[in-house]
Amino acid sequence: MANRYQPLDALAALGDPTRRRIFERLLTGPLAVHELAEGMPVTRPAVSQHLRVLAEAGLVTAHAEGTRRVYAVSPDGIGALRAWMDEFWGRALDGFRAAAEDAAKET
Amino acid sequence: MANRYQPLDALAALGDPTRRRIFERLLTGPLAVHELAEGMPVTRPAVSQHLRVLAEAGLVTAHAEGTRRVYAVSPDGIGALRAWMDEFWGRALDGFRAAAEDAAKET
DNA sequence: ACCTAGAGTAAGTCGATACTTACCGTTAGT
DNA sequence: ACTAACGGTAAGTATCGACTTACTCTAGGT
Repeated sequence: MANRYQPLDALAALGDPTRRRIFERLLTGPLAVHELAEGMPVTRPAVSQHLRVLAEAGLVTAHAEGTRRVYAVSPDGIGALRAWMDEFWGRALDGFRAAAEDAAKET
Repeated sequence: MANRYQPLDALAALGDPTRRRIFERLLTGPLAVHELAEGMPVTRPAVSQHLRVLAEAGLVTAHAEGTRRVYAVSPDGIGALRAWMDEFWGRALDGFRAAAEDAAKET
């Protein structure tokens, strides 16, 4: 039951602003938990909990480094999310086209 | 204060599974509210409320048609979301590269 | 050995939000 | 005009989830 994440989880995970902020900070490079918590408006345990969600969504990975746990972005999660998105985008255009034709019919 | 939506709103909006399901059904073409509510596990007012959120996020548009309100997907929302995503994707790759170099340094 | 730092987990709280039912306005058909 | 269909809104509830403090565990330094 390790990497059982879908793009949906990533979507929900990035829906939260705090989580998005954490993730964005990780985009600049790997960081330990207490480093991440530094500039945040929330406490370190809160950050830990968010990181857990992000990890379950496949958006970040962690590895131990002494007593520190260093988190880094994982391309897997957003990769899947982006792929899903592209397909979505295509279907959205189709849907929009259908809507346009539907509207044209009304004239 | 009409179209003041950012990709962030769209992310949060699509985070909810019910809302995602509504949106996905709209991808097949425009639908009236009661038609949307048909196959849903929730009541029509709930669908209405979700549609409001989706509209505020710029993901759908509505137009009156008699007493019915027909909703359709709007490319604006996901367009912006997709653009944001692509930029994110690029930065994620950079971040991942930074993480990899960081890991290489540890050897 | 001991203490400190780093971080995950438990338990509890509080606000947001996804739902419900009830109601009201509007449009169309007869 | 009357009625029915459609759908948004109000008000209330209840669940979820973001956050806190307190704790426990592990790894390193001295």
